[in-house]
Amino acid sequence: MKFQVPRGTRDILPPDSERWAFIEAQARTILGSYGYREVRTPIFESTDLFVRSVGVSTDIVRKELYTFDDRKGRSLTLRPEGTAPLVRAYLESAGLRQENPARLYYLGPMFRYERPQAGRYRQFWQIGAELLGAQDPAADAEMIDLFVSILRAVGLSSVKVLLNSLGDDACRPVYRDRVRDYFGGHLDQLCGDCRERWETNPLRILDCKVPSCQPLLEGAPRVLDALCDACRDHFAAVQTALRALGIELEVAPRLVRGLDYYTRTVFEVHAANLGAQNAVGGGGRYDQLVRELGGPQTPSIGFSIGMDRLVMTTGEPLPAGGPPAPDVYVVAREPGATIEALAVARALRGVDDSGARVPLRVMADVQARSVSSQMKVASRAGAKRVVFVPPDGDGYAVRDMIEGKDDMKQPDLDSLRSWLHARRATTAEAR
RNA sequence: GUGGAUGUAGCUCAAUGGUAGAGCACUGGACUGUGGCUCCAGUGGUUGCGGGUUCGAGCCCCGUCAUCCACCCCA
Repeated sequence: MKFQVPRGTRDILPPDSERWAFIEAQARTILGSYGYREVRTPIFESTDLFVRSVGVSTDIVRKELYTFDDRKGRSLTLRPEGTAPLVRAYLESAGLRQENPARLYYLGPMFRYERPQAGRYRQFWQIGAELLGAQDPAADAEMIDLFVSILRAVGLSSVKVLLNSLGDDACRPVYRDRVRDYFGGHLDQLCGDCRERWETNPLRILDCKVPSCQPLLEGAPRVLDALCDACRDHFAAVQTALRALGIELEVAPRLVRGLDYYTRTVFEVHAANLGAQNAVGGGGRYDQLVRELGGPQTPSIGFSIGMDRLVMTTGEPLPAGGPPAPDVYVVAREPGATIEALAVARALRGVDDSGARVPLRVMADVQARSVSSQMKVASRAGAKRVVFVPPDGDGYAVRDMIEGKDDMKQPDLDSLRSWLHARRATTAEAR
């Protein structure tokens, strides 16, 4: 094989592509039902945007960016996440900023240079929503509720919602210093990664999974104990709201996320069948990000769901995927009738019709095969009926492929099409 | 970025270092004017790629690419 997809990327082929389309459609429907509207941003942005928002000390910025210079020497980066671009678009658009709050979503590929694995790709898809300009705990609740609703809409109900608070400008720096002080006395007991984290981002030490670090973590100061009154109240209110909405959650005091811009509420949703990974998505509040990117103080919250993982974890509950079964397969009864069969198929679809009705799904042979072969193809494609062309003296012969018997002949194309539409409606064959 | 496993037909898998096969799928045909069952036949592979050892390599050795698993991290 001379060419192959680049490492960590893949083609999404039928029938998987049909499952993807189904999940996308479900997600869009739910997002729309909550009043969220789509924003499509470029797939690359100025490198600075990500460095400034995601954070210099994060893995994403330090080793996972796809960065390149364009012909004028501008440093550009394939987006590793969707929040920063969306906030950038929000700040550029006076129209969007008039929404108060703004409910927006995005859906598309993201890029991170990582070692591929099941559920982890270099190009992966995210569905994300952002609620900009709302500070109330109700906003946090709506976000998480929306997240869970999307999962339910695609048949995923057994998930675990992990919730934590990281504090705000008032209490996080204090807590951060306490953590640094705590570990500072025991640097020799930490793993190499954690010693580096101690320099750059001490909070990440709390999330370390190396066994040798665990004993030390036990005694570390807890974020939730260090929250200021405002953050403590906010966190409590979010939990109360979620319980009122009937959403089960689990407080995870050591949940820290991979992006630096989060404040207060952070959450992650875990599910099964994801290989070594376990998160289908996550998100959090970012009350300072908009201002840090040059906008007004705009408390906001958002999440992103990994499409790839959503598809992996949902498995069978979805429609198996596959080409939609044709309502009709037009069979050319004689070798010379192939083109006529195409014309009949076209007429039955109603291409030149007023367009008021949902078109019939009609296929016809394009290889001048034998009647027997065409019937086999029609049968395998799941066609509900076969129409034979050309018509004989009595009209168009029709065979019901499901019942296994011939229907009544139809005198001409117009009555044939009407008859087929009527059959579809009354027998609820339409999907 | 670190460590380990794997790579043969569209799919699932065979082949003591000695001519690359099976089942399913696919294509055509026979039999019901007109499918499903059955039967017959056929297409399909430089064994991921590139070197090396050997009279001879799918098999042994080296490299490389890719996937999978664990770590890391997250989506």
